[in-house]
Amino acid sequence: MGGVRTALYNYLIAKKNGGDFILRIEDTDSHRFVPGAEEYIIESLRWCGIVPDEGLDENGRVAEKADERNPHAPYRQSQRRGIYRKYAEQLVAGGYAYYAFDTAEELEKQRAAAEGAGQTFIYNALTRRSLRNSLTLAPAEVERLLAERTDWTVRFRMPEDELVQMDDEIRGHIEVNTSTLDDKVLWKRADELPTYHLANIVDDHLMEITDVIRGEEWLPSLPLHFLLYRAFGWERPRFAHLPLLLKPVGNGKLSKRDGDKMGFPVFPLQWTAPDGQVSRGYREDGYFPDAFVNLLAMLGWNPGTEQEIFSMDELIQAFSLEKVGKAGAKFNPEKAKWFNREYLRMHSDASLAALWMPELKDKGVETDENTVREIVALIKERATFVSDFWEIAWYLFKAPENYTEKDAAKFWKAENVTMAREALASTGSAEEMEDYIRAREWPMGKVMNCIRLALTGSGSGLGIADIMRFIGREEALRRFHRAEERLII
RNA sequence: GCUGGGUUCGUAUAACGGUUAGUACUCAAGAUUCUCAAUCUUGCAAUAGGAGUUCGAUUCUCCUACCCAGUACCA
Repeated sequence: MGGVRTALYNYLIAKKNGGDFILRIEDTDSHRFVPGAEEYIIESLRWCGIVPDEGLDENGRVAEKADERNPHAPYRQSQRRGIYRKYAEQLVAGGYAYYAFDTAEELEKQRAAAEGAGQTFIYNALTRRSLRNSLTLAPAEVERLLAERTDWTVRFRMPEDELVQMDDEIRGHIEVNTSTLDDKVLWKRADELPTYHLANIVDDHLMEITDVIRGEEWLPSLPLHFLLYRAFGWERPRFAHLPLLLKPVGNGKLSKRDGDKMGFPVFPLQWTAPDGQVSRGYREDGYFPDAFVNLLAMLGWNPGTEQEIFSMDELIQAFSLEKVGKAGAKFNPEKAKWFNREYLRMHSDASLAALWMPELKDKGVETDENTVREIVALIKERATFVSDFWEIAWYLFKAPENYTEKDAAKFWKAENVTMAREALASTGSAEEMEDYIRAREWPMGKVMNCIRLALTGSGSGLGIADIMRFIGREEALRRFHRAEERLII
């Protein structure tokens, strides 16, 4: 959800300003490759109606070859690996970065030692002096290690004591002293791949990105990114850091487990993890994509008016980063359902009937689309999802097999049954029946509920007139006799 | 721990120095009805705490508390 919301806000800003929304796959961590994840992202965006202007080829796959539509291809960073090394070396040459020869084990040892002393090891201006890198080693030694070893990295040379002044579109002015920051790894010789920080800045520059809108978890690396742009001498984009999506109860970021635990999806589409774990999706749960987009848009943003229902076009019109909040937004599953209810009501009876038909066919119901449409008109206000329809209206298609005990005890009483039997038998329609009951000053509620029990098996549901219109007088009589046979007074 | 960010009804949020602090979801009550749902009406419910600036602070400043994020050769 969080990822889709970030994509949505990016998309809205791009469209509002007449810009392009670009899809780029940041897969520079070869150890974390997840099969199917890329396809999942593309399918999710498509379901939401978020269409990338750039990044996908004519088959809807991540573009690998440049053409008019995709001038910056390839869009997968793992396929762009060739271009990053020279930028890393450009930084080294300019004195903004250096080669580091520390092994993972050595660094681990340093961290453990620091932790033992109750401190945190930071690779920075202070500690780098006593570590093995191109700043401390003789040039000849550096050349030798560069040539002989394949496990070195390029690290950013964080300035020692400088106040970085930053601006965020949502948070305003932010200042951080570089002495609290560390020398981040930018490029790894081992897999000849950059880390996120380098790849992101290089690609944003190459792809002419003007606006970076991402989650708040990136705020701590903003100073690094500012410094990186400065080191390259590039104009930097605008930055906006979105508040996090929080779990409905308790504290912390919304996670997969919350959804499973509390009965709501956290994924746009159903997702099967590599270990076989299945996470439910909004699509599979019966949410309309525009309802999902709408509820996501309202999580952290507001239009400044009292309007809550927005189409994608309306969102594009109304959206602005100024109205994005700063605090994390707790997700409220109840409100999510309310959005879907609103969208369900906005759908035409015909389109809802079409969505329901497959389930009816599955259930072996023989009916025509016209009838289904009329039924939908009757029940849509009572439903949140199309999947609620059957539960609400099944008795229009088949007779009840059993009767709710509590309701039977309440309504199936001798005097009621006698009146109901007579009213039903002596009249031709529900309207006539009502007149009949009224004329005799019989208790309308008791008689009607008695009939309802026979027709639906319970004491709640649609109006008797509506039910009888669909099942017909004959079927109503049949069900009533059946109830008389089966129910003890 | 350190660094950064955040804090208005239970939840999402409005009020960009002056309001009886508004709206929506949820919840409760009433109306309506043949029941239930829907609908309509009403109600419950908040500026984290403390200083300061000001004629006046939800709004500006500082302190405290609490929450979140980051602190990887992950993104």
